[in-house]
Amino acid sequence: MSTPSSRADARSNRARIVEAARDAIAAAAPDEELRLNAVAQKAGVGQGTLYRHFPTRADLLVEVYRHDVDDLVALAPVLLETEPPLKALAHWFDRVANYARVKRGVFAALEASVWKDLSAHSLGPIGDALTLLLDAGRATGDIRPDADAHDVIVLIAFLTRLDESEWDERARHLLGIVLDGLRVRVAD
Amino acid sequence: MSTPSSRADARSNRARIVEAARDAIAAAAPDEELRLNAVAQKAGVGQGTLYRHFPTRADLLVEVYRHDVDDLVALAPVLLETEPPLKALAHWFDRVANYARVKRGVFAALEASVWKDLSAHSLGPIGDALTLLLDAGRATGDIRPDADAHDVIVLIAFLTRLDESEWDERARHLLGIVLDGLRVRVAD
DNA sequence: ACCTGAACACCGTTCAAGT
DNA sequence: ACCTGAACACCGTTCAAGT
Repeated sequence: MSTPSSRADARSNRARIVEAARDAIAAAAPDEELRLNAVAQKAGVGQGTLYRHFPTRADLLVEVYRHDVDDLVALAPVLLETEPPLKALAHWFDRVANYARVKRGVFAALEASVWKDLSAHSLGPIGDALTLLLDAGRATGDIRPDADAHDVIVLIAFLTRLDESEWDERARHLLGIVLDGLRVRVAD
Repeated sequence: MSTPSSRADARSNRARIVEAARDAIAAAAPDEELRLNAVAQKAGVGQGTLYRHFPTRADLLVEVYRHDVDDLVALAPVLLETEPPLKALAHWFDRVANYARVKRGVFAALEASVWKDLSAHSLGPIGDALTLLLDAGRATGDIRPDADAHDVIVLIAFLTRLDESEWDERARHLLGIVLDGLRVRVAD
């Protein structure tokens, strides 16, 4: 996916924009919107240059968190090698929660890219990772067959909204409830 | 809560603002933001007048949907009179979903007012209705004891985000998963 | 090819002047 | 007391002119 851009300055600009955006997100208040003009200024480029490289806000956010998302995606198969599917899913949820806590923007970007992908009838790499986990759980009969990756993404999107102050007491607890909802119910 | 405003024109202005906002929301695209200046213009009042009556955007939205929210709140005890708690909760979810589908703004306002209330360590009337339903379910041993109204509000907030096109296939299905997560698990 | 930054459009919010 | 609407502030977005 490396865009071998024809000019060195273009590549350097692109890198500086991403860096400036990362800094701006880290410095900003929890749910403060990323101000694109400020990013351009910090990066030392014109606004038009930012738009040339990242036509939409989501494009920029996705790039900023590309590595984090990649890590998350790569984790799914690794977990499945050493744990039963249900436990793997639980651990994956934990990891998602961690990312989302440290930098709220990760999940915002994840949501943005997923929504974009939804129109294209694909769930993106995160959807693939989830499908892997859900399929494994279905195979062992632990996870209900009528829940897909799309469902789970929508259900755990609340992580974006949780307030910093209530994170510790609520994030894992709520993910636990969702996990229980995804499990196959034994007859009652 | 009736503010017996000292001037007739003030009351009439307030009413016209609410009416204009309702119309604007009904006419606007699904997730289009409500433009306050446009509301003021439609209502035939100055922008300052709108701000005098509704200092924040949430204040206005809450007022627009006051009756809908009241209905939702009043429904909870009625359901509990004729149905077992778990079924009552399921039906209440259905009703919430209906409101949210027809006018997406209902739920946005509900969320806004709840977030406001959260700071004040209260969950508002919606939280009270939910507490009623959850308590009843706990008493019969159907609903897990470690889930409160706050949890449920956060969990079903996804209704705000669902796209019109996927509503029918997804809203009830996802609410069902949440409901299962809220049930007490029989030993497995 | 790519970049710059002035300029435009759009909204939210305030406040001095009116009634 | 309450209202008006011009004015300000702020951002996103475009595009003619530069290199």
